[in-house]
Amino acid sequence: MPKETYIPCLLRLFRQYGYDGATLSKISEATGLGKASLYHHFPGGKDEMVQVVLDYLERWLDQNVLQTLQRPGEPLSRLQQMCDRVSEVYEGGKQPCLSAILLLGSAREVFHDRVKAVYRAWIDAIALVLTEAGMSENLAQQRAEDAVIAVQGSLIVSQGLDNPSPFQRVMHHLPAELCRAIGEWEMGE
Amino acid sequence: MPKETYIPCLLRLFRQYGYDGATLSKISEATGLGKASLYHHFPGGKDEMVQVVLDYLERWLDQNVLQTLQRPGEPLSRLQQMCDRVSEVYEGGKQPCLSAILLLGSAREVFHDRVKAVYRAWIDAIALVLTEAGMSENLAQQRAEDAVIAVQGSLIVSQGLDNPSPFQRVMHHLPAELCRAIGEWEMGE
DNA sequence: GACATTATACCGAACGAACGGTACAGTTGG
DNA sequence: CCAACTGTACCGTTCGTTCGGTATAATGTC
Repeated sequence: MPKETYIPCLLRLFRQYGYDGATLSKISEATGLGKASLYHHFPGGKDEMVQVVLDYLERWLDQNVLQTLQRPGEPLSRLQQMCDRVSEVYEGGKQPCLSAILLLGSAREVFHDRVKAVYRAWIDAIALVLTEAGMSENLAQQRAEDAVIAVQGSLIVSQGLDNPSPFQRVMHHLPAELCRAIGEWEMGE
Repeated sequence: MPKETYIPCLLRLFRQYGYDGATLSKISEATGLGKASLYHHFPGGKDEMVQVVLDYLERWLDQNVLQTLQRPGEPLSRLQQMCDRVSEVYEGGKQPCLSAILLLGSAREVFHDRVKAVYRAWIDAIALVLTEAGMSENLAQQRAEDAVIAVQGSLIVSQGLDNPSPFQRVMHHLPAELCRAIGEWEMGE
């Protein structure tokens, strides 16, 4: 079996237990592979397993979010589609974000650059949609940042309250909120 | 020396390395205490160290946020004060949130109830200010949730982008955003 | 077709290191 | 003297990792 087979399983483990908590014993048990076999597929060890999962998630982001945002159509509808995809990947707010987990764990430094690139790409893609819709460069960048902030924050709060409704509510209102009339606190600062 | 002495040091370690990453060796080195001394002050081991830090943070939240919010004065100004205090504790966005770290690490279950209580108390305190200002119960609850979401999310994004400005920007606009005219998407959903 | 070779997938057992935690004999300060 | 505290040495466990080796299937060679 190719190593891609085990990506969903690995993603689940890292999301549930974090980088340190997802021990090779747990990974071995969950995949059904002996530890030695894991090192056959992932010679780089645990770090490589995370990297492969990040490869997968980057591909997912590109195909399901970035490309969706760049397709023709109403800005509001494109943002709506993005939210739908995002809701799927986080299972309606029940699953935490792997990027955040890696940022707040002990492996911060190892994966920080990749996580940073993911956030940047996501924010820039949203901002592009908003500028195309006529929004000023600065405001678009801020609102795009706010969108990712809202996604990440609502995931945290949903985890904290043990209730996915904050995430779902945020995702429901996000597209309209992003497109709301320009100029409200445009001059702010 | 009383064990409270070591709380700032412990907080720093847990924020930097997470629960698993903050090993007893690191804690011993950072505090200057041998393992035996650590277990004299914290017989419950690492878990108790976290609990004591959480005690401290709960006390801090109560004295610096909840009480501030309940004091008399303009709602906007009270929210402004809250943001000032919150900015301090997160060092302007350079420090992550311990609650989020505990939520996303392997010790999730152990501390989940306490973290949940903290988020609940914080949200409810903000909501109370907003209802006092004449906002409807439902909208106040949602906006209060949004406030905590914005704080947590902007901390994550600031960590991710390795740049505290998203957090600072969010904190700067938060009070006004919370108080903005009632009824905009009141009927939504 | 028969045989040797190679590549792929997998595993049991063990490795050294580090983990969280403990036992105990000091040592210090009131 | 007594209690609070600490240094040293140690415990058992688990960590991530590696070694040596075994099946199975594919590939090349005559």
